[in-house]
Amino acid sequence: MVLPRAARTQRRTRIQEEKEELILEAALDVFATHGFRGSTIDQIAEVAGMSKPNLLYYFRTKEAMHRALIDRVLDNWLDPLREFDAEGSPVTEIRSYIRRKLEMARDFPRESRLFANEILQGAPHIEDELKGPLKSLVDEKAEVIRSWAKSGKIAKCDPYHLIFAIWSTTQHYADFDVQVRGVLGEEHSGEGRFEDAARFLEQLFVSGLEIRNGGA
Amino acid sequence: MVLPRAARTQRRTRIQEEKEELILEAALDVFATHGFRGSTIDQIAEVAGMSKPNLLYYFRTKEAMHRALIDRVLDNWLDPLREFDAEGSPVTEIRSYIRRKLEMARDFPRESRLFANEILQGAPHIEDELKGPLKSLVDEKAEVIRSWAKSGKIAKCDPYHLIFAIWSTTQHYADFDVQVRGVLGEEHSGEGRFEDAARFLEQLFVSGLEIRNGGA
DNA sequence: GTAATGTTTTACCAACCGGTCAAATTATCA
DNA sequence: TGATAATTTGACCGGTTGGTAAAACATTAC
Repeated sequence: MVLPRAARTQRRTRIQEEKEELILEAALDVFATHGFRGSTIDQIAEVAGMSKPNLLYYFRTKEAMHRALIDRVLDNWLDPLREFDAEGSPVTEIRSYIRRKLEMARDFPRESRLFANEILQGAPHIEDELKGPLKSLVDEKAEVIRSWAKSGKIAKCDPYHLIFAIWSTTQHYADFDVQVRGVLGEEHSGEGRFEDAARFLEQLFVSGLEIRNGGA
Repeated sequence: MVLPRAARTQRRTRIQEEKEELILEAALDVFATHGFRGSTIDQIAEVAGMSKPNLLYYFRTKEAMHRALIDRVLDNWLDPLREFDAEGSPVTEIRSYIRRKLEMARDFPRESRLFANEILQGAPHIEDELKGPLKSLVDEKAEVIRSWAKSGKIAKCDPYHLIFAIWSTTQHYADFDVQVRGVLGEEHSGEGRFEDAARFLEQLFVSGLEIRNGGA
């Protein structure tokens, strides 16, 4: 049989599992650094250590590879926000959300860059996800934050822009890594920068959202 | 004479000025949305409304166009940070730095995306600028912030990460515009979102950097 | 006006791109 | 083992890419 993968309905082989894994790993490397249009199948094939037709045996088109990658990564990417707990203490929740996002920036920078590239270039492949599942999740969590503000647990603030601020500050360390290292210089480009960032951001957001006595 | 522009040492004609302007404008459009590798000369030529060879008469290669664009935009991009004044009041300076950066995100989103694409993809064309002029400027301003913290005018914090936080939160509204609009929904995607963002970010940074009475 | 220079276009090229095909090779399992 | 299905490969295709050559056309300087 030479039916392409998408047409096969039955169980997947061991080889299929392994090779698809291998390909997506290589594709993540390439798509994350060059964006969809800037990436070539040959390049992914080379990174994956297989021939181009072989790669196309598992994913029929470049778009199919990208799609599969997005689908697999998006869920994990949103996990930290899902864990955001309405019942917890606001300060603790925000603090640990920041921490989790920073850990992801440190441990999965390619995944972050994959989305950054995609969104930067107008999100042509994930617009539906943005306006659907992502928006819903954010709406839900924004409501939680709003209720915290209303009941006087944190300062009044726009919950959406708070979430944007946490996203941008944390993902900055993955997406703009080259710039961060360039500015900090060789001597401060060890993993310690993530600790420094965590300290700074926790201070900024926690005391920035505290209710002040004489505040307006 | 058919000598390419780079070899011409003398005065530039009116046509040259106009056409180079036109080309760079089109190139900004294209490079900002697709990144260097994802952009094609044909595409830029089409946006500029001229033929490809005509375009290549003014800029001999795709890289030359990109280079010229980066050089022209980088300076303006750093202006807000340069205006950051050591003699001013910390709160005022930080507040107006945020405001200026947000205005640039609103008024010059393509310029922001041009750099975002470049840095995301490893800054292959501007690494020198990052480690040279940019680093120097940031070092200088970081020293100012450090002195403010030392003399008790603002809370103690890592000045580099403060600058990163201001960059990321403000540029987010240019670079991730599609996501911001997707999440906010049609009804909140007017220009008002920049006002909301300004209000939120000023509150966050100003009260986040205030000296607290009972603070650690 | 006309000669020199500056600008634009048409036609083109070699390399690369995403993708196909058929044949060769390897794994699976009765 | 051998038949059958799964995997891999080399050769190839039409379209696109960055870039060139040379001639046609426009502008300027005298």
